[in-house]
Amino acid sequence: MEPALYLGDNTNKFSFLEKPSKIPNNPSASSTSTSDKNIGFNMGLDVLGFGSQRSLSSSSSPSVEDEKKYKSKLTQRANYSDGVRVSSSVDPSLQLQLHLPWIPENRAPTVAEPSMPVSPPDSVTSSFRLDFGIKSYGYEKRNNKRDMEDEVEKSTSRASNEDNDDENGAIRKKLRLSKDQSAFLEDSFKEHNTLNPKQKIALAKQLNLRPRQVEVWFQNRRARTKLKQTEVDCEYLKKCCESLTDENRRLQKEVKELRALKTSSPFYMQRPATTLTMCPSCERVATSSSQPSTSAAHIDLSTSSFHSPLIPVKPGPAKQAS
DNA sequence: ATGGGTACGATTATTACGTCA
DNA sequence: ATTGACGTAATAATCGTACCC
Repeated sequence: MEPALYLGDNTNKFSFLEKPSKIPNNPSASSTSTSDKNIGFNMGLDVLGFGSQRSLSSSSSPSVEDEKKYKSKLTQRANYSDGVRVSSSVDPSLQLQLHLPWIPENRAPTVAEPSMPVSPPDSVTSSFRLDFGIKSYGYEKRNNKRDMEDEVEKSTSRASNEDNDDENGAIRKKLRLSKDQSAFLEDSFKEHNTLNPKQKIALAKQLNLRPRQVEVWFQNRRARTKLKQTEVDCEYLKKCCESLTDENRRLQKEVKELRALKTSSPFYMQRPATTLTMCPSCERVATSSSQPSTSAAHIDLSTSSFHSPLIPVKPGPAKQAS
């Protein structure tokens, strides 16, 4: 698909895009395209997930070797985390000019993970006594390997728990983490949003939970973060789209005016068919035709030249064939 | 090739809370 | 003011799958 376009004013048109952000770039891509047929606006976007922080931040970790191993694993996996980024077909200069959020330095505001609500309101009612309700989380199916493993591991955390005799057959109720537990997990999550096995076990011991529960909590926490970030990204792209739409309208109007000028001016009448082009960097409209003398000449006769490949601007309403 | 470990997405089930009659 | 039904949001947990070692 040919990138149809326009584009605009690099003078703070997208002031909202200037918020600092820290979403890491993500190389993998799936393609989603947003277009507005009414106005001939066509924006190619690749929507990926928010690109997990996969913060490899060091932690008060076990052995250096373990940590290394784990980090390498995370790095290897990092290629399929999500994020939003521009399609590779989009000219880099455009990306730069537009302050597109998926460019690392121009990224949309990242969900402030650490500042997210520390504990769910629900947790108010729970307390550490629930730690010992471990036997009861309301899911009957639990015969997978992980739970088997946990059965072994949790014996430690249950050591102090007297009411686990009736475990078999008892319907498990869903655990609600206490405020303190949630807060602790949140703190931990701020430091590193993934856990290596030793960290997991240590955390579980500290909180008197099973390692599996800690693991699940982290998984869910990452999912929540991602969801939040996706919402933020969506909102951001919506604004971006609106802004580009406005810009496109403005440019279409400009093109219309120029065409009117062209038809009314004898000077233009004598020229061969001309294609209007726009410099994506300086955003000036230029005419280009088979005659070298007129190509790459800015309408305003300024001396600057185009900085990057020109993107043709179709006269009239853009009917972009994809 | 295979198994173990982990992450993720999608989904389910439970809990807490708000609203309303 | 109280209460029970109902809807909803949050979230703990499960399942299936993909990936790496």
